[in-house]
Amino acid sequence: MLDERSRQVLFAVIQCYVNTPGPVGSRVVTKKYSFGLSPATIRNIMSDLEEMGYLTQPHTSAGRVPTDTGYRYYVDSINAEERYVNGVFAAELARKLELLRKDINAFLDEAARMLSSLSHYVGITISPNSSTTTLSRIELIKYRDGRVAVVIFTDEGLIRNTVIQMDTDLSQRDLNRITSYINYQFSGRTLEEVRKVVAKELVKEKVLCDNLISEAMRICDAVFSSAPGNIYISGLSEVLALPDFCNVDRIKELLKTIEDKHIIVRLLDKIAGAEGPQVFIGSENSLDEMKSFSLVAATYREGKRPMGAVGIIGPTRMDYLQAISIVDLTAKYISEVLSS
Amino acid sequence: MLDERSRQVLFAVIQCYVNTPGPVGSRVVTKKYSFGLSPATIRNIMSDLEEMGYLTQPHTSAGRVPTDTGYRYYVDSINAEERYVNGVFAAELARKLELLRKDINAFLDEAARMLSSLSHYVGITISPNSSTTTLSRIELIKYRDGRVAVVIFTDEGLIRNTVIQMDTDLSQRDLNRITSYINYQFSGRTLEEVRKVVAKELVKEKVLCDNLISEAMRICDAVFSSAPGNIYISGLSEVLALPDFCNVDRIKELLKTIEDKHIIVRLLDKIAGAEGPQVFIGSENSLDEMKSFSLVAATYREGKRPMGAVGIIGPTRMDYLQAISIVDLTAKYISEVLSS
DNA sequence: ATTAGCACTCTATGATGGAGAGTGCTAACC
DNA sequence: GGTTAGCACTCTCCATCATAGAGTGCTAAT
Repeated sequence: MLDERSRQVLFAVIQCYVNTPGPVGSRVVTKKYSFGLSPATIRNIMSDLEEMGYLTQPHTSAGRVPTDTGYRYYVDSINAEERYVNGVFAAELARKLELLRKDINAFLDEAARMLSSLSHYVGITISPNSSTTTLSRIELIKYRDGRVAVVIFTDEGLIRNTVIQMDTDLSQRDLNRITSYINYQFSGRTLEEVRKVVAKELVKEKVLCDNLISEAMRICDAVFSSAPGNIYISGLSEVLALPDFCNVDRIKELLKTIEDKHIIVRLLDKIAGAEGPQVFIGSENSLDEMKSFSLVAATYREGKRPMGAVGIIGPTRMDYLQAISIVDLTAKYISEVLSS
Repeated sequence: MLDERSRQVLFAVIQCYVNTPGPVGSRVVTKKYSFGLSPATIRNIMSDLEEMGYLTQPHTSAGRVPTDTGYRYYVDSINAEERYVNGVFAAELARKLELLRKDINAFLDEAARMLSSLSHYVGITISPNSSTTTLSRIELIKYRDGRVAVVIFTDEGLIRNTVIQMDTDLSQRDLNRITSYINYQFSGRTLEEVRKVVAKELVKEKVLCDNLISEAMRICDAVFSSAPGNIYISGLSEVLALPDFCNVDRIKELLKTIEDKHIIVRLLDKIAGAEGPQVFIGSENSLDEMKSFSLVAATYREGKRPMGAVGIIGPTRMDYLQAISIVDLTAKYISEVLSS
């Protein structure tokens, strides 16, 4: 439906626009790309592209700007083609992530920072959540004032600690027995499963005969009900350097969006399990807050199981090629580290 | 050195300016505050105040704006007087903090959020650091691939976990013995002390004869050398709503400052131990990045010992009275919760 | 010492008028 | 028939200019 020449012109306009913001004129296209055509011809083609919805004019007698649809066409095309990967990026990625094999939390924090510093957009990573992490072991440690510290180890290397307040004052010996019981019962199951089972048990046996099991269930209930799935965001000052954020309102818009971390989590949850990097361009985003931004994200896995996600948020005028490469690579590296 | 009337005029100008940005004229002062004086007289007084350095004119024939010195005078005065505390603030503070007695990390996170939502500036809290927290107990738990999970409990209710990579593969039994040893040696001492002692030991006995102690020292070295002292920042979108941040450069400036958390930590470390809320107005700040902002901060304590700090960052055009109240109250509440 | 009056200064605002960039159309060209 | 040169037209951007408005500083009167 789009002949080769029109495609080329569309891509040229997009590339021009991504490099330097501001409407792209026909003359510029002929100068930067040697189509062997005059500006007039390019104008005709661009006019056609506008009619088809790939380009738009901010006002009559201005150059053209890509629409979300235009970007989408572009992204779909480059998805099919071989992907451009800058060697320096890859090396830096590998180097930084290597340093952090031992601590997944610091790891994800650093990964977010890196995503943003490489892409110059906002970098985001979310840690594995309850439905994807499996319990390796739990430890209960008596603390003062009837409080108990609970440390959860997952098979993926995540450690989470919580302090809970007990009604009854348990001895460390009791706690040890409860620990054994919980580990025996739930080790190897996802946190989400544990939560569900516990909820069911609590309802079923309103008055639990065995006091120990009853306490165990209560502890699990308190600990596994919250699923905080950490999120790391970095690079705000990075995007502010972009000309796209020269007016204050857009900054506010972005800040509001990413300050409410739930929005981002919901966004990334949607792509959980999808194969390869996912791109959401402007209006394609289901969330209103994101309709003027683009999101490039990918899930990382341990083996086959999707664990969490990494992504980049930026203006729709984004270097998608680079963004996709960076996100894809990062996700793959994290998967590799997790699976090793 | 400043007669009562001049003082009143200065305060009037400051209050006008804080309420509505933009230079304050003599007419406005006479209208809003009934001094029983004509604009001309006020003008003379304001002229004097300018000469003394408390006010300044953006340009000839504009109204006056307070200088940092002016704010300083104002703040010092209200410090002496009885402090204005809004009852609603106090109640909300108490209510929110009450909910969080059990988990100090979530507590501080929430406190930062609250500081910002009450003050409409950026809220900041930092958790106790190595020099102020004392080790209650350490737990070592064997993990996969020769890694060991270290959980540190402090007397203040902080829990910190780290994973470290061991050269030699130790059994859980070995780890238990190391645990006992460390707890016996270091329980009750500040993390900073532990770090120092360990460093000394490691140098002194280059070849440690006792393998267990040697391992213990190595673990301690790895764990206590880093002092991450968490920092919680909240309310960026809050300050963007202020007219002070209508131009993009100021936003960038602020963002750069608070994105580099080390800056903030250094800033708050300086006030550690000071009695009551501390105010740093614009150029008074020792750090260049902060010279166009103001910081109001206070330390919170456990008993007598200073533990961490809470604060507010905003434009120099700040409602100092309110900011001081909020910060002071928050610090006091946290101290109370910690000490109970 | 205070105040009314007035000239002066500076900013903010809105109108005006090119300059520049780019389009769309038409007619000529290969 | 696709391509191109030429040209009129449109729209933005920018600088210039004039004016209104706010506020001061000074002087002379109270």
